[in-house]
Amino acid sequence: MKDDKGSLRLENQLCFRLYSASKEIVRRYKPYLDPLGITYTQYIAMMVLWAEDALTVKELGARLRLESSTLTPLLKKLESAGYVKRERSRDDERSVVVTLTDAGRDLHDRAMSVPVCMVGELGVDPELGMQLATLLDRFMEQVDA
Amino acid sequence: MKDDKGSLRLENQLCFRLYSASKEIVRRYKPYLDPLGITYTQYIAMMVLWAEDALTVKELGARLRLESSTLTPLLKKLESAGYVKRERSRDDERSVVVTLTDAGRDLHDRAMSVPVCMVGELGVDPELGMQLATLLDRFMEQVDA
DNA sequence: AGTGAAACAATCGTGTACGATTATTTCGAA
DNA sequence: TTCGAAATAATCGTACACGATTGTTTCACT
Repeated sequence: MKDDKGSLRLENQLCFRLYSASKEIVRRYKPYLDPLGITYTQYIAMMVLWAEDALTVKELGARLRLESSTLTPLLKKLESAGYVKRERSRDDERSVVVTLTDAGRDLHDRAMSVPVCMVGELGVDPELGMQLATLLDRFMEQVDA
Repeated sequence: MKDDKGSLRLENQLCFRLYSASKEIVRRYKPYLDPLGITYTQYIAMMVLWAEDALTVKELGARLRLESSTLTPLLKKLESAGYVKRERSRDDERSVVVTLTDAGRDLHDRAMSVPVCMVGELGVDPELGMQLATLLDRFMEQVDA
């Protein structure tokens, strides 16, 4: 196969742009999440639970696009931090249901300011952010199809 | 701080979109990189070297946005795979220069088809990909500023 | 009722990633 | 010139992330 006009160059790679943008933003979250004692991945897991409590690991994984091999240890950390509870489902012993504790619910209030802070932290034109989100949705729709 | 219209929801988070798009694409690379015996991160490192050989770890890190703590083990793997050589710079003993071996240069030809394959693999409208790249460049420019 | 397939979470092995620290080398200012 | 600051890779500790595998539990079909 012939090299299609320098497509083997970093500057021409969409994936690299996504890859480094993602890492950069996650990195910028750290100072705002550290005081809450959670990492970015733990933060998005909590976000799902704040919207919809009592989900199985499977359901959580579907929403976050994460495998159980990633979630299980992460949820154990959130559990020992006191934010969630993990227990086998009564009606299907195969699944494990993750539930917020009181501390987990309280964390929501303390996390309220994070998105606002991040807007300031990144200093990105909100209009640009909106367009990017729209394009990414379309992109993922085509990728998943 | 008050919750700004549900900004604490995954669906409203630009970062999560970037984070999962990035992971998904890297995952899709795997079948095409496995035959070459390299991972995605190793692939982009090689890509930089194919464009510009004999870079220091520092320079490589600047282009890839990776720390030496990530690069050092990764480069050692590429070295033991026979694709690169690592040696202390003559004129500045602090830096380590990374150079392609013959096998490393040969790998370029075998990697030629990867970007083309990925276009088919992802099935994304090229026009959309282009727009996304443009927006991501603008985005990162504002983030870095 | 019984059994093989499917579903699910957990475990294991490998490979990033990052921040903090360390060891070595180089540079610059007194 | 010399000695402290800066630069550079490497190391260390922690936390993802994935694919493959394992062990239970459930389900479907006989």
